[in-house]
Amino acid sequence: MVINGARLNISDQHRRVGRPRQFEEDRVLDAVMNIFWHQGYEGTSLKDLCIATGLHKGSLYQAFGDKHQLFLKSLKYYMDQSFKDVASSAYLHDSPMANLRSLLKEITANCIAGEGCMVVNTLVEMAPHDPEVKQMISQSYAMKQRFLTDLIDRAQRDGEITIKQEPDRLAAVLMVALAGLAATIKGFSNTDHVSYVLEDILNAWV
Amino acid sequence: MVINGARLNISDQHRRVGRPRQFEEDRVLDAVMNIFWHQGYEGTSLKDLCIATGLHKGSLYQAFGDKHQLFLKSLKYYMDQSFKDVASSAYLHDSPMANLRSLLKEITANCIAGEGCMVVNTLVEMAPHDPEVKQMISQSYAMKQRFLTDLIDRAQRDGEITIKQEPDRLAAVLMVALAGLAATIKGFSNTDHVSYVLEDILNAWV
DNA sequence: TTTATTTATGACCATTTGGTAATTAATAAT
DNA sequence: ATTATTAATTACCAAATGGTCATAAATAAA
Repeated sequence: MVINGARLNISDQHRRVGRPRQFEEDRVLDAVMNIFWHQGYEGTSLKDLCIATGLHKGSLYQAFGDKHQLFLKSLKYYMDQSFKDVASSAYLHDSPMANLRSLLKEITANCIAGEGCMVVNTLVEMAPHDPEVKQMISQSYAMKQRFLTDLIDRAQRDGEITIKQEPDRLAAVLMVALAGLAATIKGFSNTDHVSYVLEDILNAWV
Repeated sequence: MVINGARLNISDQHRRVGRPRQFEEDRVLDAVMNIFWHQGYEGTSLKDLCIATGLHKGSLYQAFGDKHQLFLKSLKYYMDQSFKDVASSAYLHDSPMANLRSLLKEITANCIAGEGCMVVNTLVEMAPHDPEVKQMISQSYAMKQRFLTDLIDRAQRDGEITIKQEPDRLAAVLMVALAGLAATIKGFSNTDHVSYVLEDILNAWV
């Protein structure tokens, strides 16, 4: 009746009672993510976040919780975004090996363009002493490794990868190499030396 | 004469005029290094350093300069120590490949034991916005890569590595994999998955 | 129009931060 | 014994930190 009618309105226009938000949550998360990504958690102050988002810290707290919660949300946002951006490169071709190559090429390019990877940064800075971070990362790590394992397994069955080694161990090699890429990139202005590494690893497997 | 006699005393017992130091510089650097290593630069406060060293901050400043200078000195200390600890593993055998294997095995073991590598941590946290750090690291990076290139080159000439690829590109693969190892380790309580990575890379080359 | 509810703003706060300076203590040179 | 020099200790400081709270503003419901 009246109650149901009211509820319909809520889902209709996302209008809630009270003063409406003056910012888009995702736009703010994007800005926050970028700051944490390039400055790290300890290297970022609330002031930095306020400047980057244009919000006052009171608003940040009300909307996202304290600095740590805000960080976790921006990390989640990064993980979702970056996986979406990259995963499609693994479905372009018919051959598993070609898909693997284009996936790794895309990740490498993104990594260079973004001057590193927020997950690797966070892994290094926070994982050892932050259980929540550790769990988030190892979950996404396992998912990505399964993704690679599956591709490798199919490439082996098709005879595109000839090396005799378990697919999940080969996937572990790629995962480690990708993390190394993200770390190494941060020390070089010229990234030529390092951009062939994933190719070279794959080339040793054919 | 008298002046020369005095100078001899100085080099004799390291005695300088004024109140003598009550700490060994290396012992302090070791403690500082350990804190920075496991907490990062921004994650470490002067208070942390004072507690770890038993010194007051006035003494730290007088002896080593400000926080940043102290960090650079502890990083240098880490680099020297860790290279010394590890390099000898590359001269145990006659075969270059056996030396390469034992070197990588030793580095892997050290990396696991130390829960990561201070250089990789620093690379990720500071290199992009700290020119001094960047230069120190890329210098030691180049040196280590030459070290590996040399081993690989000899292993290729001896026919122990059969893959056809430039030695310095293979060395780049190892460098990236080692950095990745140091980063990845920080996310896992169980390091089994990751301890075979360097072996598996080498095995693909034979 | 009034009220309830949510958001935005700015003032406020205790604590911590990196860093300095004055004072005291210990040694070598005179 | 006195003096110069260096180190250890303590007190001190301004600025920044993460975080809270009271108030004002904007909207929906009554």
